[in-house]
Amino acid sequence: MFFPMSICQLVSQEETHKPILLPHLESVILGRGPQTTIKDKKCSREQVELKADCSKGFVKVKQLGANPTSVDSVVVGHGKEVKLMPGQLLHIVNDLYPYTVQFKEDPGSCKRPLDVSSKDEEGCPEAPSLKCPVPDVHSGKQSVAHWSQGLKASMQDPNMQVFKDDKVVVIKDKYPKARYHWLVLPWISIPSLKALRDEHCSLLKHMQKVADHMVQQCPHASALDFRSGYHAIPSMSHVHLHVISQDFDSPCLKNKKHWNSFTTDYFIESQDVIHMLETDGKVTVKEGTSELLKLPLCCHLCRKELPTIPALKQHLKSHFLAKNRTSNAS
DNA sequence: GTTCTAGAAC
DNA sequence: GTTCTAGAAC
Repeated sequence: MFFPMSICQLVSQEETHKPILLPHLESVILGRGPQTTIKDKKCSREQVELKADCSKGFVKVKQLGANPTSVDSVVVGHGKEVKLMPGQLLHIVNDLYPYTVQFKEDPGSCKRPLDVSSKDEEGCPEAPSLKCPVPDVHSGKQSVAHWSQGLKASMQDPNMQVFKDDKVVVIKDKYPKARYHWLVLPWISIPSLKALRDEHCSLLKHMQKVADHMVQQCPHASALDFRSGYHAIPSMSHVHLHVISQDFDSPCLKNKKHWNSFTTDYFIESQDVIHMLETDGKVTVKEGTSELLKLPLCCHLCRKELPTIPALKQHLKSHFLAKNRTSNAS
């Protein structure tokens, strides 16, 4: 194909101006100026460099200015570059001037590309409402969210919800890594652990209470061990508390990354996150945490090292049998 | 996050 | 030859 399948736009969440077209693989430099309507002196005239990749569905964001540009509350850093996915929030500078990116099917029927400098208010007649960062399942192909934003849609789906109150919702993990595996998500959007502040403490404590409640209502709770905690570096956006039974008996547990993400310090206990927040006012992930995923497979119960995933699964069966013997004997 | 599959490991 | 892992995905 000669043309990318979709076009990419940068959308002001404050609707201070019309969306800015980000042509496929072309660098667009933005900052203080008429295009963004930003007049803030803290914002460089060349604050960010954006390069959309329409085939891969993300935008590379490079912070050119000295003051912080952030994606989902995480600072990019001067001269550094991060990926911006649909559904994530870009702040041009100092947590101000929020933007999202949108990939849409190339309208084709439009004779000319969307030209934001054009005075013609009619523009493309198809110009959709661009406020919602999560695509509406009913509107189909207007925009395509990146897979990492999938939890935002799942938590809103009544068919996925197994518990909800005014603060949180619980869904079953779509690919459970054990016999019981739930996710507790707050209704408010907290993109990642890095965005947590001490004001979130009570919410996290509530999430823990709901996690405990899920375990209590589980018919096999007394026969199983459970842990609740967060992945240090999750793949999916939107803070989520894993509540998972410690049998790890599931066909969806397939590789070393799966195993180590729940059985090494990559898995941070809910209490530890709350404690960190209370003492430091933020959550810090130790350097080298991502390397924990590459550690050899090691049984979480007896520390025996196993060479492969099938060998590990076979080994886990011996612990089930031992546990059944003790529970039958008592 | 998953799926797919080339090629490493056995 | 088969099993299994690990990296790309347009």
